[in-house]
Amino acid sequence: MMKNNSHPASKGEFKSKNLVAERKRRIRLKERIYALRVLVPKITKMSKATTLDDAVDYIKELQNQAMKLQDELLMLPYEAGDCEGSVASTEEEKPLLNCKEEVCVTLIDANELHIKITSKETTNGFFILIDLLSNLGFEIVDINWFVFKGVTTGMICVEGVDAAVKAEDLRKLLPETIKAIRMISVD
Amino acid sequence: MMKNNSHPASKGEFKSKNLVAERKRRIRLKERIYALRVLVPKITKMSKATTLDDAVDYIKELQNQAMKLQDELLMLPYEAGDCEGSVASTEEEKPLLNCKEEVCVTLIDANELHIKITSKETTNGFFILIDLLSNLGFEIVDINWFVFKGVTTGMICVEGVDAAVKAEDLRKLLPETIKAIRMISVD
DNA sequence: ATTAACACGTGAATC
DNA sequence: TGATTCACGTGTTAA
Repeated sequence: MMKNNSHPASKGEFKSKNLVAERKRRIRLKERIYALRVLVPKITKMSKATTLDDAVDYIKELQNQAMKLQDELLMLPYEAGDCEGSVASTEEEKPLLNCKEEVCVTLIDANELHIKITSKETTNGFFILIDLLSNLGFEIVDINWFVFKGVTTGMICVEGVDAAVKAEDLRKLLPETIKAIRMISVD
Repeated sequence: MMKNNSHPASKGEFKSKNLVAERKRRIRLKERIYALRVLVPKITKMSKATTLDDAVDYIKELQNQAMKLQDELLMLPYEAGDCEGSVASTEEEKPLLNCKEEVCVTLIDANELHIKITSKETTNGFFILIDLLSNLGFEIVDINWFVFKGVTTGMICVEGVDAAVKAEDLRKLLPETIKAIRMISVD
């Protein structure tokens, strides 16, 4: 290659002022094309247009692949995809369960109890509460519990004989915490 | 915009024969740039060079993402291997959770642990496991747990310093139960 | 007025 | 050879 080097002005005079700027621009564009060529694995032809074509196809392919992989991960029992904003811990000293926790106990029937929790504390109270439920002889049927932006939300469904009296025991054991013990009438 | 339309030859004569071909080529190139602009989500400026720049960055980003997702998926076949011929390490303290429970512990990062449980037992093991996690200094971030037709399914996400060594502690405390401890690479 | 970004026509090189 | 691809200098437009 020996392309034009001496054509427009054999002695160095040029009319345009943006000549060098345009040269820079061309170089910049060319280099971006090269960068794409390096990145894209399938290059069908060493030409600008086809390089861009390949880049377009490759991006589409990558997008599809990413979608597919993400779907596969979502099929798993659970996955790490949305664990991004990972819970900045907010480590303070934890009081016992008489803090700002709000616990609502609902007596479903003679053997079943629903416990709803909302709290600004994190998880220390969880262990205490679970320990209490264990000592009271309950069995865990259903738990949904998560901490988001420092706010804990939990629902626990437990089963055990004499749930009504055990609910009152809970009220005694968590006097500052239990906001309400409700009854739900069942036949 | 009214760019050059009548400049070189006021009456339609042109010197070059590849004039129209060059026009087509320019149009083709421009359209590829537009195609990239459509595909790339982050466009910092409406200019050719910067569009190519954004495309380059986006491809790199997609490649990284795809690699990461694929790595996560490749961790899966690893799961069943560890527990089978397992280390008949003679003198271990007897398992606390020696039932038919299957526990899979996944180390998300240095501070985060995911625990997956499927079991034919009901809830007795739950209290033991929660107690262990409490004693190990973990905090509960997320729990999803339910019992359906006698089969327990649970997912627990805990947080705590030195999750890696604590995961090994869990393996020692639940030797018959822990099926696998997986690693998920994160940066 | 200065600059950056384009589109244009053209000649040369490549296939 | 034709057809493609490229690089170049220039004029024009908008910020």
